[in-house]
Amino acid sequence: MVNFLKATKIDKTTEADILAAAKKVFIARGMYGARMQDIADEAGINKALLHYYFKNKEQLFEQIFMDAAAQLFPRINMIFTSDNSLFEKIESFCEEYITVVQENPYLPLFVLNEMNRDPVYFIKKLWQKHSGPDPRKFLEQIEAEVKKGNIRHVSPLHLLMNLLSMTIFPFMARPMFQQFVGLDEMQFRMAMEQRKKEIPAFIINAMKR
Amino acid sequence: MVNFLKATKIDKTTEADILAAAKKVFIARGMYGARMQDIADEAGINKALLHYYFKNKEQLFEQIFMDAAAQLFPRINMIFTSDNSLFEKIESFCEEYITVVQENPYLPLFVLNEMNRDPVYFIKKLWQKHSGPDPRKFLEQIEAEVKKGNIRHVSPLHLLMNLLSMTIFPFMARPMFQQFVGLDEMQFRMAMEQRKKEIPAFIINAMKR
DNA sequence: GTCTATAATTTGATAGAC
DNA sequence: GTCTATCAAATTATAGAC
Repeated sequence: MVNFLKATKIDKTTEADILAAAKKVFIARGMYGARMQDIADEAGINKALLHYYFKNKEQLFEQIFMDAAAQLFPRINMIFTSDNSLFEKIESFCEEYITVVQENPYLPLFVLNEMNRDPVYFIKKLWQKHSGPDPRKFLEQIEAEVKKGNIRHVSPLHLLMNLLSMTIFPFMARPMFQQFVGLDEMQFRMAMEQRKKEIPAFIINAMKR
Repeated sequence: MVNFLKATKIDKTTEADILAAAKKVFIARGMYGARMQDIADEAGINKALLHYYFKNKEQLFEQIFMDAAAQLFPRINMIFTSDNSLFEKIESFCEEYITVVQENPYLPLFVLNEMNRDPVYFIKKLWQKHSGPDPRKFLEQIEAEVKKGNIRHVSPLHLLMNLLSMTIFPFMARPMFQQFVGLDEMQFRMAMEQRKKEIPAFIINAMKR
């Protein structure tokens, strides 16, 4: 019987609380730095109940990591699969990606960090969940533009690296950039907002012939 | 009396062994993930002796972190302080930085990761050791080039971010890029080698008017 | 489902012999 | 300076009552 009169929270709500708490703690401190006690505290429950919902730390972590990765990778895949023109892809990617990461600024560092810990394992897990991105279309598209004479010769691989680097890296290196140039939180946020237009403009200029 | 006949290694050698082992383990697993036992094993000694040389884990870590940071930050500062032309700076920075990171590919992720754990603490420690980089000269130099009409208008901050991003990020995201495009270790290494020229060319094209 | 209490394990650190 | 043995604290995980 469903206990709809119960005062305390029930399963799905508690589970959601735990996942939200775990996300916060894992992303802030990583797999090793995170403490089950901290996650329980953050979720407003105790450790025993935490283990009731998730058998062990590793299992909980994997779910958080996969969710985090799922917020980042499909948007990269978008570059590869969409039917837009090259310039449109670059523009919409910067716009969308920076918007997402502004709201989750620690996601990229978290994901890349854990990926590097055990690349083989995580990539296997990731690619079996979301079908692996296939960059062939994107690479061919660049070659075609070069052939048509619309852009100067650029290496597709390096263009891809440049695009992703300029979009993602500043969030991972925020403390460094803030210190270098003396930006407060608000100024940094504004700079990232500018980059939605700045990066595409930069790339387009670099590709002009 | 110096025991130069002793078969076993003596102090300075052991200390060096420990530091090398600690560097390896800390960079691979971070402050929290690293185990003193692993460091001892890697150095070929036991935990007790490890604590004889370094009072505690934190002190050992700090030394490793500072050494790692010292390999990366002064080379960035080079951009700011040198008297070369803007183009020369960009070219020599890419050349030198990629060379260093090719030999220590996990350093950037390690340093940025630990920096994000406690930005205030680490930045204070860092800046009191090596005098803080001062980007004013570099920023002014860009403004001057714009004014002289040598390059199109570019935001100095964004140019700096673009340069550092394109140079450093691919090493941090190596598993991702390798998977995306299907590169083995050797092919990735070659791609990074190409970037020594590719990045400056890309930037210079983007700045042409 | 949720709690208290506690077991089991890991791990940083120390004591003391050689 | 290096080791064996051990402690003390932290942390994951479980037992069992409600």
